Amino acid sequence: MPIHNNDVVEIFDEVADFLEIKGDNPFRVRAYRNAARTVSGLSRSVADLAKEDKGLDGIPGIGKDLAEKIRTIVATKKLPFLEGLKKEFPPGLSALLRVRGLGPKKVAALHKELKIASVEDLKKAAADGKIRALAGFSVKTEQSILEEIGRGQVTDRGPERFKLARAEEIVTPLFGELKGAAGVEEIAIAGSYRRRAETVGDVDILAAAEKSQAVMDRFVHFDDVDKVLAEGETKSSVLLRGGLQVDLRVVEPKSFGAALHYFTGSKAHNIAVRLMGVKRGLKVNEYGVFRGKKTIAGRTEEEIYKLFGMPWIEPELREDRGELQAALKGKLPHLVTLGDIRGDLHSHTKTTDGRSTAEEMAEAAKKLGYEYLAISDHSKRVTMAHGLDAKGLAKANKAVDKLNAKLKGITLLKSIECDILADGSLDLPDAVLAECDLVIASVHYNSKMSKEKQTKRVIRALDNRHVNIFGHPTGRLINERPAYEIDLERVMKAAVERGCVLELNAHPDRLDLNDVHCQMAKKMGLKIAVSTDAHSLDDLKLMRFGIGQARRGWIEPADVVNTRPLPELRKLLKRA
DNA sequence: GCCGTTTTCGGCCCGACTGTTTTCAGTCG
Repeated sequence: MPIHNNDVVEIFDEVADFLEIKGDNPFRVRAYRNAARTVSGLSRSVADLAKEDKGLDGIPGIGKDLAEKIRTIVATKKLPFLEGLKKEFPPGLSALLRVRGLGPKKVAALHKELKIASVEDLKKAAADGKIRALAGFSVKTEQSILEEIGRGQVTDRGPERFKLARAEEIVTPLFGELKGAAGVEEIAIAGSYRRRAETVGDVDILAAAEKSQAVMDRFVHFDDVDKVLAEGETKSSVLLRGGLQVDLRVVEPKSFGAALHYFTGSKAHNIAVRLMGVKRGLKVNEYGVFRGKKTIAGRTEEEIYKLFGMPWIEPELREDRGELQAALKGKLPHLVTLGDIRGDLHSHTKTTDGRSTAEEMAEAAKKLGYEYLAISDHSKRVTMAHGLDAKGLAKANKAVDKLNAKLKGITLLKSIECDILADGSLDLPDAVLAECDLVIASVHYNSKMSKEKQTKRVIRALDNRHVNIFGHPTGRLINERPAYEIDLERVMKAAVERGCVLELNAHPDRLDLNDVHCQMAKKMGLKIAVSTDAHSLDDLKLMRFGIGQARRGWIEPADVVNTRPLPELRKLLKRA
């Protein structure tokens, strides 16, 4: 198995954990964390970069030492430095950092004084009442530790992150409640939620009010609150039932822009902006931008960016992946919006595993303002969904023709989500595929092949002249199933050469292509289709999640095929 | 450990809340 970028990320994060517990130089710790974050945001594989002569040069935050460590990891799959740390400390110790309230200092004390080496040990020691005796601990700490472990969110990888769509569902009622609180002049959800990240660890709400009392009260007494984690005048944190943590921050209206900028992040983006400030003798914090004691910006985000010679930067871009450099040069992308979308190119009906008829789907799509909708049911290999054989597809296509004669204001496209078989051939004969306006080819089975085999399989499918779109290109299900092994860079290149398109599946459980892949596609000149893969009328509204991900990947309207009017789309899909 | 049109050494973003401190360290974001 080749080394993935995520392997390097995990190793660097683990090194950082141990160095923190060890009490090493905090800036050294940060260097490892920064490098981990940088690697996770790279569009190219570090394994490939490490093999190139100067492949790792010039990546910000990765200097001589860490570049060498990456090369070691790529070559040996291990890092001796980390192995050494694991000899000093029990390997399970870093998991203790995931317990809320325990940081490196406390973990070090638990290990030194009580020989605690794992979450199990910690639980036992707390239950036995041994922790209260330690300096800096108390009965209260002991109880809170038991409570945190009891919550069941403490694992080696930390608490599970919430999918964006789920967080949206949970937080919407709370947000509505706070909006109505006395004195609230402005209110917004910030953080990774505003940046439209695929998952969020917690939700940050920011309110502007001269007096914070009323809104704070509503917040900590909200029905759905399970536990108040912290309560202060300007900041409170609660845990909602279901385990989502929400923080509320209240600032004066004159600081709203600065606070919104600060709490939107990302952390890396903020640090970069603050550094720009430091270089100009300015202090940037959540209350404003200051020269000495004088406030020179803060009411709006625009003011702050303007101060540094930049236009306002869309939240989805704020990951310190080149957006500040682009903004300084006036070269920010004009990101695609939901309003640019003219149709949905992937939907299912009752004919296979969808819940509505083609006609119902068409009406729902029309209500969304779409000009077209592809009816793309499964092919026969997907037996669970009663996939269509050649006859079935011919029949479905005929039905679409009939519907089109009747429908006004929207056109249905004859389509199929055709299964890519293990050898890369397609599940249906060319003759019937030729009858379709649009063919999506997707992998549903045999996902455990080697990377080489899987890549060849998919490229062979793209060789078929009838294929237009490669559907949900990595097959991952967020928090449930990892992507299958595939060299997306090669697949993308093959798609460009063959005049195919890759799908960005907008379903919030999928979102593949992800943001990093989108950026990669854009660099290669590959166009994408943002499609919902709707199995119901409501699913058609999931488009916004795909758009969020596309925007995070710097995608502009011209990069997306379904921003085109139908005649242009047809031309674009035609293969040579 | 990274980084540098002031620097190859000496900086490295900044503030709120908690608990146990009696003036602040630890944790968190």
